[in-house]
Amino acid sequence: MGIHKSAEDYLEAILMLKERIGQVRSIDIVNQMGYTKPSISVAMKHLRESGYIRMDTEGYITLTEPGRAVAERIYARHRLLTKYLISLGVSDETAAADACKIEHDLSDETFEKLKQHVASFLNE
Amino acid sequence: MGIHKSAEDYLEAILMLKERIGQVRSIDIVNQMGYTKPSISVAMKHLRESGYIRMDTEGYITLTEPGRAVAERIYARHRLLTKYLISLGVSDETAAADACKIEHDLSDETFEKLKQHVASFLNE
DNA sequence: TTCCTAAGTTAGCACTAGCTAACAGATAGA
DNA sequence: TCTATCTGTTAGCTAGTGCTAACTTAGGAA
Repeated sequence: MGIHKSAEDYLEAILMLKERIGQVRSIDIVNQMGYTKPSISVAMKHLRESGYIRMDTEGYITLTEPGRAVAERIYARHRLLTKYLISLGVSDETAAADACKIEHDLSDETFEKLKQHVASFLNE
Repeated sequence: MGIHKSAEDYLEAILMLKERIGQVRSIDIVNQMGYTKPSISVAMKHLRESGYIRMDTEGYITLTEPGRAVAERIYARHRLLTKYLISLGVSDETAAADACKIEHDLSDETFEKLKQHVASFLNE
């Protein structure tokens, strides 16, 4: 069926937290994303059952290979879009918020073209 | 609660059909969007009850003032995004498909900045 | 008239994605 | 030890958005 938007968001958040604080538990995702504990708990269960993450006995989360691939893909889009929108004069907060939503919908083709454009555009 | 993405899509489709074929009925939206008749029928009922459209006794649909405002807003985003992506070298089909998804998530701020950028970018 | 088709509707289902309520287990402090 | 807090879970609810099945109604053709 393909991966859901929400799953992409959770995996991206895990990756971002990993980079920022090293170890990631469900409660960190709760604080990061603003959803409730039960919502995150259930979402992590689904990600576990789908093979995107693993959890050790203490609740620490690691991305599996497929999970990391999804997370990196979305995170790359997020960073590119945010940087690009800011370069257009959009405020930091709006740029990040819009990037969060758009990142799921960008096709590979559009992402590549946009990357090329940003590279030449920012180097003028 | 604000207007839903699906409602934005339906209103946009009605506006596009209006421009293309003049008069619009539910069945035209079915053919345009690829959803089933019952889905469109229920959606039109909601749009009616929310005051976004009117339907005469023969089933012909007109946008109300609020409905037209929503439709124009989304359609403007759609056209700008499509044009812009194509100018980046994205294929027509992918550009249109991506625009369809992204158009709902663009903030007013980003839309304005993108509009300015496209204007100067395409006039170089 | 009878029958077929087109257009529209209602009822009920499934899936995504969040929520609250309630509870279990571990840890730390009085 | 007793209690409070922190983390995590399960159960059940709600809303959005699409679907199929089954029906009505109007028009046109045989």
